[in-house]
Amino acid sequence: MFSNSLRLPSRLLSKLKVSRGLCSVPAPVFEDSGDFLRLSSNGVRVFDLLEDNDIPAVRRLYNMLLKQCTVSKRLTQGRIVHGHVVKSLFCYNLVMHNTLLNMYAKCGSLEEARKVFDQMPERDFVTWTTLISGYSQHGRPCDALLLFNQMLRHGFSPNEFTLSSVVKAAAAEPRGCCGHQLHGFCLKCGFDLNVHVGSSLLDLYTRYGLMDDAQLVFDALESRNDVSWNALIAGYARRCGTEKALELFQGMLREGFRPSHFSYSSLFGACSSTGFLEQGKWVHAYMIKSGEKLVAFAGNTLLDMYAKSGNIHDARKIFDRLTKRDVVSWNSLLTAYAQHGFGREAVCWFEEMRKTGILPNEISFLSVLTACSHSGLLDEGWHYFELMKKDGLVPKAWHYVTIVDLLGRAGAFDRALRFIREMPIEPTAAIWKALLNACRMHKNMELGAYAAERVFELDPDDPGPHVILYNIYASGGRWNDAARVRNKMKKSGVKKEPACSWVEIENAIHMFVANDECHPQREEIGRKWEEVYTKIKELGYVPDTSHVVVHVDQQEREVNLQHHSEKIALAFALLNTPPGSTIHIKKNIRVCGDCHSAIKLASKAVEREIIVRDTNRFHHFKDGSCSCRDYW
DNA sequence: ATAGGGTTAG
Repeated sequence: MFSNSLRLPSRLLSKLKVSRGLCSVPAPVFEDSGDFLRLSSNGVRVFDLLEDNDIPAVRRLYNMLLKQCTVSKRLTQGRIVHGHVVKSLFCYNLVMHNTLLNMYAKCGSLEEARKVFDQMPERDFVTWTTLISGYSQHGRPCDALLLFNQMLRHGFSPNEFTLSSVVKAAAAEPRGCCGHQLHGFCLKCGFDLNVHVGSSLLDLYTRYGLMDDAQLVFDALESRNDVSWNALIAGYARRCGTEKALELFQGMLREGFRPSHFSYSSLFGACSSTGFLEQGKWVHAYMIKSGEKLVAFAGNTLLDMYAKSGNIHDARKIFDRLTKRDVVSWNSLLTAYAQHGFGREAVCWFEEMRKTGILPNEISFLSVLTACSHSGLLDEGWHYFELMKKDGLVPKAWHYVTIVDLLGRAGAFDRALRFIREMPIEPTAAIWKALLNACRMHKNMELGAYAAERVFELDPDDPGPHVILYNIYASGGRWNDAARVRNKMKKSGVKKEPACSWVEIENAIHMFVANDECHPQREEIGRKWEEVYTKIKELGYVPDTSHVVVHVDQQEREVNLQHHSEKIALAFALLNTPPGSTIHIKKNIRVCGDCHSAIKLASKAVEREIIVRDTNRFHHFKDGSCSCRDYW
């Protein structure tokens, strides 16, 4: 009947190895027909082994098949093997059940894993560890910690495998706050110096902001590997410790460890969030030199880094060079175009993405919607909002915010209000902030005051809306109302965040605040701005004093305005960069309206391209106009 | 048989 079957003596079976590489794992072969079991792996068949009556070999084969399913995450095939294991009860043993449990856990089917666990006639510490790690790896830290508790109560001792999973779970569960206790427990068990346990411990400490504790764990490790280095680098990267992260990166290189996508991804993210573009470029150069391919994980962060530092063209280049693109790559590109106000490009690339067969997710839609609202593409934005629902995605609060923004910016206030009334969620502070901002653009005082009141109810501590309402009143000449807003701020203790701007020149970041009196180059900077000021006045610049939130007379207002941090930063950059080069300025809050008009004209007067990043977008100033077309 | 580190939006 099975004359074609290849009969292999069972001693050969021990030579079969499951490859751990993700792609090189062969799929188990299933020839399940009738009552006969012909499951095979690499040519060895269960049937043949059964004929040999070689039960240990059958067990080994089942284990191997399950392992293949686990590594290649083939849940469906794993279930079939499970069925066979159940049928041949005579070859049951604990190891095989642990393997089975692990197959379900690693494939992310934790309900099935739990069922296997609950029905197991006997369990050992590996059984518990397997399920704990399953929960820990699949975003269910609470279940992992709960199970760990039960494991201890049942009298099982955890090993280093258990503890690294448990610590990982604790790091993901901030309510737990059991970091130090767990560390003590690991120490008591004698596993605190193990690389795996130690790496997750130091990761936990960095997530709680306890950097010194993390460093201590790192220094005490009995051996280091790339993972422990990466955990520490990522920790500093997350907490804006870019210099320290870069220092660690060099330490890693000095000690001969090869950086991986984990290291690069963390470093690019760190450089991006703290504006260390030059250092980021250096790391990028190192990555190229070491022959590392540009794969999605590190590449996406790199793309984001260039985009966030204002270099949209470099960001695009990275996208083109990615060896493989995932949803995040596309989203990062869309986000980049959205933030730079390139609405048309974002829409084009969104369409391209759909054509390529990549399924847009919530973030893709959020990006394309943001792009539409920033560019005034009202119909397109509305179209994508509808499309999103048709695609079966449920819009979240931020999607609603973007639509309010879209309608509000376009001046469609009736539609915006109706939309807010009819949407299925309670309006959040962000919804009213979006409407308030639209009222500022269109100088709609009545609705602006109403929206501001709603914001004050929902988020009373944010100084931004107070300042916007002040500006709405001031620009309409209603100084009494403006003064009332200012007094309200004073009374409730809401402080306007001090504005600052900064520029990165040759590896150094130069920061400026308004009326900066202590900068070494302040006189030169002052003279430079005078020079620019004279030129832009000739081009028609009229100071707009409604942006000064202090109570002083007109003369003083005009003087004040010229000392805004973005103007000082621009003058400084003009002094310290080669003629004709692009100037990048960053700001911690929205660009002031007056500075926006001044910089527009300055870009023409000094013949420079000037890119300013504020809290929510980029402005590309060139030849007297801005990429936002004053639509911001 | 069981383990640790990384990305996009707001």
